[in-house]
Amino acid sequence: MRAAERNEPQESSPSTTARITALLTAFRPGDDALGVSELARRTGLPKTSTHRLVRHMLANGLLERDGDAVRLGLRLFEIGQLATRQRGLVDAARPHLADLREATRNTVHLAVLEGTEVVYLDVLRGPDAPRLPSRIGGRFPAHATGVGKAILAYSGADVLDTVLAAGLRPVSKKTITSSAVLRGQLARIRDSGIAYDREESGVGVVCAAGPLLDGAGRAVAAISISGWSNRMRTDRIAPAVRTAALTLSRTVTLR
Amino acid sequence: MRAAERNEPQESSPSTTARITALLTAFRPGDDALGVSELARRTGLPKTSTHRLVRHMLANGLLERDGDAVRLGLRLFEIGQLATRQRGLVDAARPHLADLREATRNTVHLAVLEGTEVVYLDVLRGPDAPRLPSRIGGRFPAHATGVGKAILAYSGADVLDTVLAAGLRPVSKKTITSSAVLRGQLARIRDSGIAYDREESGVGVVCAAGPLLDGAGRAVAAISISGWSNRMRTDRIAPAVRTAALTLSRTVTLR
DNA sequence: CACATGCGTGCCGCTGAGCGGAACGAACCG
DNA sequence: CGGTTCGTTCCGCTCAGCGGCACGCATGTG
Repeated sequence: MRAAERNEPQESSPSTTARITALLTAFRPGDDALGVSELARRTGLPKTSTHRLVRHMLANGLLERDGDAVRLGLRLFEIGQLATRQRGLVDAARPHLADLREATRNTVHLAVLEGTEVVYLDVLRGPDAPRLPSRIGGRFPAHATGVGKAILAYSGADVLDTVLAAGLRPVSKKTITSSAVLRGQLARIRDSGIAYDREESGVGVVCAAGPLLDGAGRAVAAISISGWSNRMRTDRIAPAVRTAALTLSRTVTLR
Repeated sequence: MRAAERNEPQESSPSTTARITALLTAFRPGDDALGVSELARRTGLPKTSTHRLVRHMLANGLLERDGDAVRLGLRLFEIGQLATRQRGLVDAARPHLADLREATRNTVHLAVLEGTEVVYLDVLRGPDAPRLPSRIGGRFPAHATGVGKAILAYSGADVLDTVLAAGLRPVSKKTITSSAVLRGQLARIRDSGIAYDREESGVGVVCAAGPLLDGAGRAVAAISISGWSNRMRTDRIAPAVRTAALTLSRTVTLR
């Protein structure tokens, strides 16, 4: 067969690298340890190939044995820490986030955008805050979160197009599902420098977020404070969020 | 040209998995982004092969572009978080560690043993504590830390033999370098349930640590509090550490 | 300014590491 | 005790990985 055009949608890569990545990504938050057959099922790989790859990954510390099953290796945790450390973001933001939590007694977030979702780099939980589903290293649809909207407001049009093309999936009853409404909010965020989330990511939870901008004025990350809608006044804490975001923008860019 | 600086792992593994692992572990804490040639130099792989692998890893999100160079991908951070989450340790320990920091205003650690070193799973820095070199996801020789000695005291003889065979490398002027002294201390730790570090990991820094034990009485991790030697009385905080360690031991095992 | 050096990258023939269907022993279940 | 599913091994085929070679392009140096 003649391979006509080589448009690689990264979906069907028969390369060993893709297989290893598939195996690593097969682990989900709820899992403890997985067996070879289960991994083969999730990745779609033949069981024999899965078995061989698993053995290699065990030998290299990417996976660890747990009886007959395997789990993600500690080495991956070490590598993962270096991944964000290279951004310098987490270290720079930590003290500011700690101050924000201290002052508000609510939960603060640091997140970046990847594709159509935000990934939480840091989560500092506050004593008065609701038990949020956000998790360090976890994901959430960008359009349904304060940090996500803050980043989208200061990103290129192509980024927003990607998000809209993927569809505004609702995660709460008040999640924005209209692209027109979202565009309107993003414009207002650009005016005020603050993004609000009013029960769009979870019932009874509100949030104020601010973007961390680079020298060109594009968002590289965002921070936020989340709390109960009946206990936290978002307009009261907005100045603190905005101040911290501005300070961090300066710190991070001239690193 | 000397091959001394080379990474230590298995020398004769020409497998693709080993190469990918080598590339991932080529990144060190200080680095920002690395070029293909630098990666080839560190891993010992031919530059062409490095280039091809890097391209594959970029396509799969294991690496990310930064100009001409590459850095560890965000996906690795997500995977790394799942790696420790599967242990459940971090989540279970968090509140207890936070309490310990609150009570002592010093820095608390959660660490596990891997090989001859401890890996820090969590670090909560206290306002009164010295600026320690410990880092989440970072490593330190087990024999030179409180957490390390706490774990070694409740580990099998083979584990200790491995550590001794690797040599008791000094990291401070007071680091234990005699296997006899270390054995003696481990015996005393087993009696008291508490491990002390008296400036063995750093000048002016002391620490009290306690092991987290499984049902069989073997250490799976350890926690510690570190502070200035002239400001913190280790025997005063030892009971708190021991209590938290015992509570956590119970929580973690019957998860 | 010519030269040297090091970078990222593309080309291409060769080969052995990866591949996966088939099969096996050991649980586990109804 | 037949059926299912598990982890694991065997083995011949083949194509993905391999890496020497070379190019274009910045830098730096004599």
